[in-house]
Amino acid sequence: MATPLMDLKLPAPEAMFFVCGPTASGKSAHALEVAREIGGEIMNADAFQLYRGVEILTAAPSEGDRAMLPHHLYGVLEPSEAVDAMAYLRRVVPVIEEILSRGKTPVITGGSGLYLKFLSHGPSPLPPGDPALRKELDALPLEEIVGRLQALDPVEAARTDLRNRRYVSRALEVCLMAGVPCSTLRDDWENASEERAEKLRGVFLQRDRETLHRRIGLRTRAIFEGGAIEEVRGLEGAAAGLEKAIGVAEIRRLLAGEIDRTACEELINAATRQYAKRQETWFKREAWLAQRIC
RNA sequence: GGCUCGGUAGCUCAGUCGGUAGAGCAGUGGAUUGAAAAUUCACGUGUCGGCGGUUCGAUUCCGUCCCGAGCCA
Repeated sequence: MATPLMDLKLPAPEAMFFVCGPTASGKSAHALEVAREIGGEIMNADAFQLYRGVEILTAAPSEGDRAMLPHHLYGVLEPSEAVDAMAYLRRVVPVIEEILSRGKTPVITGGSGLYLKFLSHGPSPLPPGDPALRKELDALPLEEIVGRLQALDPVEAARTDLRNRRYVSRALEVCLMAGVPCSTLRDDWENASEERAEKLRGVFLQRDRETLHRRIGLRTRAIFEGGAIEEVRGLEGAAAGLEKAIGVAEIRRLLAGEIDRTACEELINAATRQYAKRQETWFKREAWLAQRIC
């Protein structure tokens, strides 16, 4: 496995168990069941449940659940801290090693596809994002960054969605920071991650749309009853990433008196439904996950 | 009871000087390796409220009825 990561050695793929699925599919409950059966401990793989202070908004595991078995990496980041998939990986790997050293199995639970994939397949050897460079690139017109990417790395440009500014910008960023074409770095990784994927184990929880939508509605109701409004009120100075959590913008509008509670809930429901659909699309491609229809 | 607006896609509405209609949102499907709860692409047939009338042809004009909002009694 050629993962040029210096200090970071990935856990063996067969040593972990993954419980994936869209939001509100019942991952936490299922993960607990699995963990109890196989002697496991719960490991968070949700980008937003990583944060402290938004446990209710993000529907993080309850105190009751957490009392049953050890839960790891929930509420460990300050709202002001930024994360990305690699930062998550650096954080999660030592904890997984520690769990394994005690003879337990980490049950990786969460819906953040990209984060999960860094852990399951390993990270590509690309340079990290540079906020200053991103700011600079964000100020340029799309055609310009497309042109620059096409000039520096035509191979990558050809397989990038050139209408998606985020991806164009990232590919260009990699070229500029690495000093070599992004495409060559990416190809190395794709080959390396193939073998690893064959040994992965996990399930994908699937529910029919109607049920999932109903559960999302219940979940939204529950976060309000649990105190999500207070959490959002206390979110001053949060990292830009955390600001993007579903519910933050909507509840801010509620607090500003722009919309009423019913409208706010419906906006959050819609955003959550759309997110769940994107997750389903993502996990469908992860062929190694055994599909489990609830 | 009288008058005035409205009734068009699941929702909010545009439009057709008469040739059976299109936006936003919702929804569905896709993409995805350091922003990912992010970002992004594709997909639009519905008795144009009902019934009559005029017309070659009505969602559009006329009549009438039903429903909603407002104003006057």
